[in-house]
Amino acid sequence: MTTEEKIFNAARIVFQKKGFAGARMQEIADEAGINKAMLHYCFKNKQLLFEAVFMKAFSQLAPQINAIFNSDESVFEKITRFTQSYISFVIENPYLPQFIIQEMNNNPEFVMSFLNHENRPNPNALITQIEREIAEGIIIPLHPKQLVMDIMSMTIFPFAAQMMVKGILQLSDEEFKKMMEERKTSIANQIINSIKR
Amino acid sequence: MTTEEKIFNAARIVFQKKGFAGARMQEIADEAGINKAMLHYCFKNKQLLFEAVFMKAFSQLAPQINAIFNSDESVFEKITRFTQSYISFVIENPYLPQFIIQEMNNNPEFVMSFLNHENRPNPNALITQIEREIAEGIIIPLHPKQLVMDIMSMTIFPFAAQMMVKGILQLSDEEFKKMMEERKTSIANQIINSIKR
DNA sequence: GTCTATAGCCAGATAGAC
DNA sequence: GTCTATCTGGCTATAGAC
Repeated sequence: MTTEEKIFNAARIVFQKKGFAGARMQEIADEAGINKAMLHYCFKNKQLLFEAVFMKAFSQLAPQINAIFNSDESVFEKITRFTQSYISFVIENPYLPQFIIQEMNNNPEFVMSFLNHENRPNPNALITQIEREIAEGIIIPLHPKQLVMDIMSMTIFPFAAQMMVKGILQLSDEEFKKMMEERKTSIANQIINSIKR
Repeated sequence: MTTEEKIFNAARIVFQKKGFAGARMQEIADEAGINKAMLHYCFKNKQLLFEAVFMKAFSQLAPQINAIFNSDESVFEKITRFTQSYISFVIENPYLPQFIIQEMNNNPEFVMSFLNHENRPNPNALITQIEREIAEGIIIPLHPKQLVMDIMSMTIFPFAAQMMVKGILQLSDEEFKKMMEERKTSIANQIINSIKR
């Protein structure tokens, strides 16, 4: 592993845990097992290091999501595949959703730059398809964006609010993970069940 | 309004927008229209000011939630009332969910102190009731905690991930608010529909 | 490329006048 | 109680040796 990779991975861990404002360059250096000066040598400054981490996070997630959104499957199949593959991915990267959400809320300017990114998650094809399947009588009448919001909510929220959820529902790490495994299939079933004609 | 109240309200605004690490005492002072030294005079230091804001946020939310969770209504009625009143409250305080979630994730020690707080949201009575209604054949068989997680997800997520949701679904502030108004009733209908026998 | 040492700045906190 | 001025520490960033 190159020094640059060691720094990048350390930065990913620290930024995802503490956020941009809470992260310390020293902590990243310690995590990487190298000197603080190297961070600046490799990535110029904190902001650029952060942007590299943030954009990488996005470019890991967005293509998978878009591949599902833009495939030629039915809406029901897309819902099933999205929840399944999103949860599988995020179980391996449990800090990712909270990280992305937090930084988008704290730095609204960032939202704009990400909106223009070609790799942004784009549900437009799915939304059009939902309208079509409603017209065809496959799905009951509803607002397509509400449905997309429901799918995202059920899938992403437990990870985004992980600490709060564990606290309120009194879940151990193992119990939480077991519930998420179960949700890989249960969410899609429930949503499909409530929208199919 | 007393000086202390002016500071507290300013702190609420700045902390909720920037988080603990991102907030600046100077910005809070400016927002309150008073001098930075007064913050320390009134609240000793940043940490204590933050804790006051955080605990106040919780003690606004938790009692309402618990009142619903512990009432003698049916599960369906509780779901209806919870979603309705939670969304109504949060529309007036749109930064609150993200604030609470972010700080609980960034400061896991905080989670513990909040868990012991008498005012913490406690869904135990609701969970027992769900088990009973399953046994009585009112609700289809499911894991009660999954149902509670579904309710929280559908209700809280759009606010917690507000910027991301607006970005991905391309929603203006007005469109977002309109969708949330609609969700006051649609979420409960959908959930009840998918779990009733 | 990798380190040590340090510059320079900024934010939290305090001293002290009024 | 409210202000101005200032201290102190910590953090980003750089200079410079090797």
